[in-house]
Amino acid sequence: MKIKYELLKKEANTLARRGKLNTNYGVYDTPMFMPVGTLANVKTLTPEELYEMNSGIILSNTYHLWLRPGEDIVARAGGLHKFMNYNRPILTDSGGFQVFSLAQPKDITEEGVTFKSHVDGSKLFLSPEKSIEIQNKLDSDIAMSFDECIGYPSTYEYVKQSTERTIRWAKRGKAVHKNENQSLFGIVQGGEYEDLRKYCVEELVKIGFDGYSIGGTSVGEGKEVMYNMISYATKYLPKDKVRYLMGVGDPLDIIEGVIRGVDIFDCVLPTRLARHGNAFTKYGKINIRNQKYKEDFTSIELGCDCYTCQNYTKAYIRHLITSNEVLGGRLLSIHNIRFLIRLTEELRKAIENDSILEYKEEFIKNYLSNNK
RNA sequence: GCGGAAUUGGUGAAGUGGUUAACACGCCGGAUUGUGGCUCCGGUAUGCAUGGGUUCGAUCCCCAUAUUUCGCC
Repeated sequence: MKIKYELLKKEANTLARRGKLNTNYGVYDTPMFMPVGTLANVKTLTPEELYEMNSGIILSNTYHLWLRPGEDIVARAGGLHKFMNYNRPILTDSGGFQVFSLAQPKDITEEGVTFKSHVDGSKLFLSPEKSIEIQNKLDSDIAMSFDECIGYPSTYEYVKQSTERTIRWAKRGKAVHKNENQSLFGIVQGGEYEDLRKYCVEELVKIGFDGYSIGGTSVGEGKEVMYNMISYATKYLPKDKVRYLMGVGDPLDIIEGVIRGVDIFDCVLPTRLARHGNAFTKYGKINIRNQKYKEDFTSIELGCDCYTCQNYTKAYIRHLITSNEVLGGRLLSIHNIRFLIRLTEELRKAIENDSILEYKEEFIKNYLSNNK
């Protein structure tokens, strides 16, 4: 089935919305945070561990699975869910972000994008059609349109041309997308320019997608510019479709996104930070390698309900991280993902109580207080 | 006992008679937002075994002492 968004409630004082997503694998509440599992795994974690954190949709990546192990292998395994044993919804990114992170500007043409493989350096070519074809074979629940994630800063003229091309690519992708069991999302580009964001939304809506995402944020633009980019998109997006802010996962940014009407988020931050020894806490981000935790036999975050905080101390996790033991990154990943999922749970409650601005104020007061 | 060699930060080590004593690891911090990368970026020896001497100037030359090490008896 196609994904179906149901709007349950609008918050009284902001654009925040409380909703439900009907998917092939059950019904999930929004706002929601989606952990990232680029290579058909959320780094270091098993599906069961993710379920325990109350994880819903997770992300995987077209470009990476295309290179390894190859979409045909995944298809022969019975699709991505069977291949990786994840029995909840999976969204696949189109490879559009890799246009940003791996390709050179000159590699982008109307037809598609030439990549230099990060695995062996060989020349690769990805197009909207190819991306959709791969995602079809992967059999994810949600496929993303192939876009160009535009860097910042970019000139108005470049953003305009690129955004128009992204719209044409979205149309081409939609034309070859036949999988009735897979939803297809459009991606709003347009950089920092309201007229281009608006134009992009309108054109994508004309084509018609099962959901809409906001792309091209957190590419170095600064908080205020990013928040404007979000507003410029949600302002014009249809109310009856889910809105997905791509790649955003800083706790403060999630709150700001929700307040601007975003429903779902994904981000590598919780798992990457974890592997690098950082943990989110109510009182700000901490670096577990800091000397002050050497003999700190308390949990990462007092009152946290995650497996890590129930069972391990900062001193122990610090020891694991400084010794390069993989368990350290695992334990911190569990905590960080649970932290963001719990944040969305609390935001849902705040929307129901029409108290999201109060929630935000209280959260910021603690998060920026920086006393552990 | 005799002879040779060595002695530089927490560690392994480069190096020079004259501005700031390489580099690596460790340690101490920081970064990280649709994940190529257990990655990246900073900081970290006011001193070159100790005591004398030569010199305008010594970590670098000379002497002594200590320690380590290798030969030989």
